[in-house]
Amino acid sequence: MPAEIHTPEKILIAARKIFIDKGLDGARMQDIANEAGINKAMLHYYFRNKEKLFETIFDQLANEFLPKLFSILELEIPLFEKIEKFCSAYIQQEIETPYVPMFIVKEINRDPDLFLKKVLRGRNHPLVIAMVQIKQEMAQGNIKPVEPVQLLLNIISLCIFPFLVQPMVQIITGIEREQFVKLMEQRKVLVPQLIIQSIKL
Amino acid sequence: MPAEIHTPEKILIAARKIFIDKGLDGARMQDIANEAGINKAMLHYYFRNKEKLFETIFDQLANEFLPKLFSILELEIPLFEKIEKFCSAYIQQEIETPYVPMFIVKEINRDPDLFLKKVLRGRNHPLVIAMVQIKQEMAQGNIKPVEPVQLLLNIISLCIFPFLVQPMVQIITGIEREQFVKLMEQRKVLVPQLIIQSIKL
DNA sequence: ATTTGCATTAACCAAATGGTTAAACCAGTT
DNA sequence: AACTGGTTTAACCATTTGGTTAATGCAAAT
Repeated sequence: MPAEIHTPEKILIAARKIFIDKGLDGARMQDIANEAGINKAMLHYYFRNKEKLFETIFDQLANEFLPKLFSILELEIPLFEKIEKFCSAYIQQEIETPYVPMFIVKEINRDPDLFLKKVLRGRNHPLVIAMVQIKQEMAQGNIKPVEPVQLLLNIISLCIFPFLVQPMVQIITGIEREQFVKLMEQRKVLVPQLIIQSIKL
Repeated sequence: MPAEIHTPEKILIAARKIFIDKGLDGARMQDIANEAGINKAMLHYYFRNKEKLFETIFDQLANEFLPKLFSILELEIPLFEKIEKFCSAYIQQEIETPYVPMFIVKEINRDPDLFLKKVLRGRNHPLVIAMVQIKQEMAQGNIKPVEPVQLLLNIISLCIFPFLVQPMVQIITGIEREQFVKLMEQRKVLVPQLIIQSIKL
């Protein structure tokens, strides 16, 4: 009667953890089965093979992580406000699922074209839309002249990178996860400030 | 008589390529042997086993990449000048060996403690030294009050991250490696500007 | 020419690993 | 009670993979 967790769901949960932890190559089907507390054959029964299972996890992660952010980029709001919203949402998202950025960056490097195809599904890339908006604002003289690519690279770098080196940051500064999160919360404000200051007239 | 490439060197060159390309788990000893054009047994003859070979490559990469940057952090020069030198050298380094940052970030996440031990070899971490300098400049009222960790995170994020997503950047913007390098050259100036502007009074 | 000792190779081995299968389990149906 | 269908398991299989070994090559020393 209570929300029982059925086998396919158990598998997904376990697979997500193991794949994120060890990557596609490092993950063992047996590890996933153990983590899920089921027989290894079940993995193949429900997901055919390792590749398919990985693909399923990838789709899941990409689709729970990226759409919210993309939708912000597509909003029709002033640039500065958009930057604030985007950074804040991005960082919040990473706080909630801190392992996803590393997973995504690894995937980008494993097969960039495939990654884009999976993530975009034919749509125009939201980043391209953002670049257009930046150019417009520049043409209207609302912001300093900058290379749009550079601006976007700056924003995204400042949002993502700290999470990619989180373990290192914690060791060097001697802080715990909890305090690391506080640092990142601060960045929700710091990063937009830094960026906006660099382009406002 | 000419600079012949002997077997151990051939192995190192091949192993570096394969490990960087596929990671520790994805790399096959046979791949490395093929790439080097030698018998697989040679790998074990000279480097004992996969782990040791990987470790050797790791040490090589870390030691040709990091020392220069660390030495800049330890220079006794004004903060702004240090930031300029550091970013410029960092980005230049990455232009020359674009695969290394990804390799290092992966390693950081594989085993953060081991990574630090290997890289620091007992010394004080240069980043800690930099943090002290930032605090001093702040106390002397030379720069705006900022969290030193945040400042360092900003600098490093802006220098490294674009290289981690290079394939993606190239696809989205439709540029070639050559033009990507030009973008990064620009950043040698852009990044210090952005950072310094954010802390100068 | 023979010996010596490192370098190299082909063949081999054991363990790990992704994947399969045949049988058992178990709820609901007839 | 027997049947039916999806589910689960233990045992098994073929291949891959890291690693070993015994034999061979080969250059320098004797």
